[in-house]
Amino acid sequence: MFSKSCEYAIRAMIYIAGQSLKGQRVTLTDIASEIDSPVAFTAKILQQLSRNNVLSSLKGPSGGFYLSEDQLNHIQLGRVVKAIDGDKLFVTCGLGLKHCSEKQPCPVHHKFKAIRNDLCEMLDSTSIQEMALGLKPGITFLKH
Amino acid sequence: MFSKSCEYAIRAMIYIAGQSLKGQRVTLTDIASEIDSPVAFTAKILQQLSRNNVLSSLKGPSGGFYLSEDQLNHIQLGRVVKAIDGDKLFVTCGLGLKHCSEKQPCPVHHKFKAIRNDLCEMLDSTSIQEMALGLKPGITFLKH
DNA sequence: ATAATATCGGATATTTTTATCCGAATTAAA
DNA sequence: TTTAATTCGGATAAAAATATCCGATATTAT
Repeated sequence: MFSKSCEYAIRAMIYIAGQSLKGQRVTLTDIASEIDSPVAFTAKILQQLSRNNVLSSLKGPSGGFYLSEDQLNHIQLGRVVKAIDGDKLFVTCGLGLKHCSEKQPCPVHHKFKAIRNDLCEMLDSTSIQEMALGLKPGITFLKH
Repeated sequence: MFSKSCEYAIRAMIYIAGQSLKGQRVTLTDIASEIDSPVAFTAKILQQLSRNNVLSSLKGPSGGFYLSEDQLNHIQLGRVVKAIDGDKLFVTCGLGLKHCSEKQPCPVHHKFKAIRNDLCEMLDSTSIQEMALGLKPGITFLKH
């Protein structure tokens, strides 16, 4: 469904959001350890999220990654997915056909549309904050 | 959503089914040309489908690929997807977590489950034959 | 100011996916 | 029985995704 990069991205965002809710910034090594991901690769992903304004960062001692008030309130899963995987999951044909459309549909077009609409709606209506708040110890988790 | 291999597989299966309905076998080059895919790579995919009994083949002159009566009547999209991409789309955690389950759910588990169930149901209830029958000229198509 | 702590960014390596090539095996037709 | 047409299977190549390394840059604390 999502690329591995995107899975790391979502897990990282949820962890960062949780810490941001407590007013704490987190470092790269913190994040990688908490979501069990390769450190250097995770750095690339966080940079990409940062460039897409989905995430904030601060260099130097006591720096790290965090979500601004605004990001915490307005970033949904869909934004994160788009920042990393682009919008192919949202818009491209299920069979990989360039010219598939409502007027010239591929054989699975209509059946796919329904499910993709549900998926998009879910991703766009689910906030990272909401996921982070569900992260109460023992209820949900982010590694392994 | 699906790998490129899987997209080729589905397109190939739909084309082959259409020809099988007319009692005709089709050759590898036919198929590749009809679905606009790389010939040699398509051969590998067809072999894989064949080994998984999702597709039949016959060597030699006037040979080629086809669906048996039984395959035509009983193969659904889901079988094709599983033969090529395995069942990761159907069973693995949306965030790539090994130990995600109903009892120990990841933060997105429940939201994903609903959509994945719809997707699985759609794939398992949509037959290749049905797709092939919808392939009337001008209505649906398989290339570009 | 200086030193320590972070992210940033470019180069590179590894693994997986996608793609090609070619000879072997099988089958049907001539 | 020979020949031609086809799939099969192994080896290899190219491209993309995943992952690592290290020096540059920015920022805070001392």
